[in-house]
Amino acid sequence: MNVSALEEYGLRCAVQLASLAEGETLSAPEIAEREGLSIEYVSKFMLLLKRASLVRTVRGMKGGFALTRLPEEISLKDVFDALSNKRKAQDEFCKSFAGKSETCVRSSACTIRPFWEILSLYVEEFTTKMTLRDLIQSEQVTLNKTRNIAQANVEQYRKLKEMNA
Amino acid sequence: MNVSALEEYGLRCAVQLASLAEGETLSAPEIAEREGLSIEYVSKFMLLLKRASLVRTVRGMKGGFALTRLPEEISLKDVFDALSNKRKAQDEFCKSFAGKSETCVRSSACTIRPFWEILSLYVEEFTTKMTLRDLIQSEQVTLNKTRNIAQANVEQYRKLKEMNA
DNA sequence: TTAAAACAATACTTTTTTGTACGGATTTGG
DNA sequence: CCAAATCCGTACAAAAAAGTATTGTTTTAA
Repeated sequence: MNVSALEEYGLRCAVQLASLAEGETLSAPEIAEREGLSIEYVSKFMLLLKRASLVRTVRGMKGGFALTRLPEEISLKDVFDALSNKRKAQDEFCKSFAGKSETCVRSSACTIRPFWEILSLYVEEFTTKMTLRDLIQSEQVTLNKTRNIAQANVEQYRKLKEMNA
Repeated sequence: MNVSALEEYGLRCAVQLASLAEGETLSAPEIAEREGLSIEYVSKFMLLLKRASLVRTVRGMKGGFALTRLPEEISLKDVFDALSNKRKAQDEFCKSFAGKSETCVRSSACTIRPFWEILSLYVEEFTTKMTLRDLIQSEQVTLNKTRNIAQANVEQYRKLKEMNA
């Protein structure tokens, strides 16, 4: 379970834009400099973000990039969706199957689908709630907040487990 | 954010073993048949699971595989850890960096690290609590349980968000 | 003893992902 | 107008992941 390079670096670039003032833009060379990535690579991410309408561009000599919405209006899920090559729909899950069988052998009693569904929900809920604004707070603030959420969830989980046991 | 093929198919194979009776084994050809994968591919997963001591093997003509522990004693995290090629330690996060810079330019103020940490915690908590036993319950039972957990977490999250707001 | 069935392990091929290169289009400013 | 700086887009190269092939070892059973 991991995050692709596209998702990681694309998010970083989006975060760079999040702290811009109204009307300001940031060019690809500047972003590349700040994140220590190549200009070409940064351009690639920005193109994807633009195509998803998360970013607007200004062409020409003094051009650059800016978010189309306020940082608090762009969720991390928005960013990830823009960057991930192909989004597998929930329903499509058992169709993208690398095995021999023409029809997914697990369609009748797929043992791991419920697990997938909940884990996806878990991640999705989290990435939907977190916004670019959250990520430009001071690291300590963000960390505290996120830790609290985690802790609460863990405790909630334990209670539920006991109830079910 | 997705699960690797190794993790997915490896988990499926592990789940197949989870419903075996004491002393029984399941051969690679049998598992391959049930999951619709090639025998060679299944063998690859089983080797990894064996090396992580999650699975024991019986060689020879009537050979096969079995779990070394009870299904409720093997978490999904155990399985994933066994299968993922290289586990990035939490501390190592900012070292595995594909950019130009010799030193990770974000080490001083890494905007996305807190997010990574919490998301990892989220996922880890979940995979640690879920066991192979959970996955061999009826789909409906598992689904209900996991949905409850998700719902509880979501609500908890919202409350916290309001408190912080 | 020998053949068959199965695990063990590594090497190899194919596909996907990652990252770079380059030529074209657009704007600024001299 | 022309040069420089920038976005735009695709094509290409390198690396990693996915999946297959092959050869060897172990055990069963005729």
